[in-house]
Amino acid sequence: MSIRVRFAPSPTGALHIGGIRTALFNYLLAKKHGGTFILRIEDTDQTRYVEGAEEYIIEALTWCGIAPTEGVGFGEGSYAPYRQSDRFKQGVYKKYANQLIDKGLAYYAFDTPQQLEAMRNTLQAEGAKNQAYSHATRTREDLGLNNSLRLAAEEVQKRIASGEPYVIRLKIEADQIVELTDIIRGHVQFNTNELDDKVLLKADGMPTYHLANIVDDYEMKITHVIRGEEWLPSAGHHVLIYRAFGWESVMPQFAHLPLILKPDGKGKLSKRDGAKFGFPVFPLEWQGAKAEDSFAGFRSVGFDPRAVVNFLALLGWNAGTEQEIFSLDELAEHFSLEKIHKAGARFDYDKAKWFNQQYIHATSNGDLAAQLHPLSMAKGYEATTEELSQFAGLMKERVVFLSEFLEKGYYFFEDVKEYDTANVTKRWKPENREKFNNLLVMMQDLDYTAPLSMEHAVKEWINANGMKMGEVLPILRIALAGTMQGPAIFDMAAYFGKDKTLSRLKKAFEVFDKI
RNA sequence: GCUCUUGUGGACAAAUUGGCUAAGUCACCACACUUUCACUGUGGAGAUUGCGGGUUCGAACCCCGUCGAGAGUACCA
Repeated sequence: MSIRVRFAPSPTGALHIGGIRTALFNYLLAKKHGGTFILRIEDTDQTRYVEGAEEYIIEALTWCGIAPTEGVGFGEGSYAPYRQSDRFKQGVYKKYANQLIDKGLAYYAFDTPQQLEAMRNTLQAEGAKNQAYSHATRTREDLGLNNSLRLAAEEVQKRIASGEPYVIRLKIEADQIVELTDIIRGHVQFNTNELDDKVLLKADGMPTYHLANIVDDYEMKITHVIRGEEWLPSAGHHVLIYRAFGWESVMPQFAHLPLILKPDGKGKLSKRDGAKFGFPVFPLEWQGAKAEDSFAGFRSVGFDPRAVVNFLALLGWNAGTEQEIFSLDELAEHFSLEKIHKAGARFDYDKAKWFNQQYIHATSNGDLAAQLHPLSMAKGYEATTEELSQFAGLMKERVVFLSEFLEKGYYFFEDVKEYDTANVTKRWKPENREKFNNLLVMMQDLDYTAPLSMEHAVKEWINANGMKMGEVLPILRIALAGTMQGPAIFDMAAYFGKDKTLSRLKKAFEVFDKI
């Protein structure tokens, strides 16, 4: 049987990085087995719908290179539509909910929020273990709940006919053990006495997650449900719903992923943690209605999507080998749900940066130049592709993000803005000024296409003139770049060429005189 | 509170499922290379596998207890 998986986010805002990881694991399983990966949009809560969220999800998956094979935004396959609000319009959920009513496995409930509140208060006052709408409470006379289990059939029909709002709840029997085998966690079980009668169809006619999810997974012939650990407590309900429909034999296999935790390990990573800890928790930047709802993304910070994917893949999973760097193809090849870890994985931003650095190192100078080009244009630099390529080669081992190339290496494209005066004062001695003048003269005759021979020549000159390396080399470095950090001196000189190198040195020496 | 889940160096984690001295990566420290920074390489420090019992010739792994952490507890997903 061909594997069919889905990623089913809710369009309530920017999709956070944990969602991307869930999507990635779905993608990897499908890719490994040549299966189908579906994007389904779960927009059954109209009050939480956020404009642009759906587009964001589509763009984020695309940017990460883990585009679904079918689904909203990715072509309609044979199970369209893939948006639950569209499926709702076709009446699918109501049809199935009614099936359960007919079988006597679900029932109508007319209780208002106020009545539910009153029920909870009563139960709490009694010291009940939980305050759920359940087998223990649904027909209790003193609670007076208005559902079709307690009310006469006629009364129920009358209420429905009069247009009174109602929900449909799953009728869960007492004293049963619901078992399921989770691929990651193994055997998990629940006692139905602890489970509440979940609402299946809301008063507005829309399904809840529980109903919609199962109906759609069934209709779309989903074979594996890979989702976050937060769903584990309701997995028992889900098994019961499959059973109620008579679909247990075709029920998908479950794999509940470990949570992604905050860097301090206290709680799951949330969207506010980005601002709190100073790193992105979203794939893409997001402009919310308010400033506090706007976030930076891995993309806007300068991450390579391949690094993000690689980092995410290793949050809760590893191949069991020493390999750390994986292409998407390699991930798919090695991936298996069984190797996913059970405990929550902490979000380690340093590790994320390390991955990005690795990917920058591994990217060719030409490719880096192409990526640098628009950034360089934006800064008003008129660098050629050839220059950018050479520049990338000199800087790539010194940066973590693409954006750092032009920040740390600005002096390749404009004049030095600031000299490291502390180091200049330490090494720039007036009595050596004459010798530096001579050095400038000597450097007129160097071959600026051959950094190695330049280096030899200058070092020879240093020896011949009774100077120390430490008196000269750092001075040249600061004169050319303004800072002690950066590429090899003669590589920079070769990049600049004779005229620019000499004029920079000359100008810098004059500045040094005044420091 | 109740239900479910989880616990291996600072972080991520491996351990052929009960079998040598508990891998490796990130971070940290030192050295080498660069008379810069970084990269790279070499080395180092850091763990009585949450804790306490038990079973066993032998336990990270099985059993009991205990503590911590997280998630869920909505007509949200």
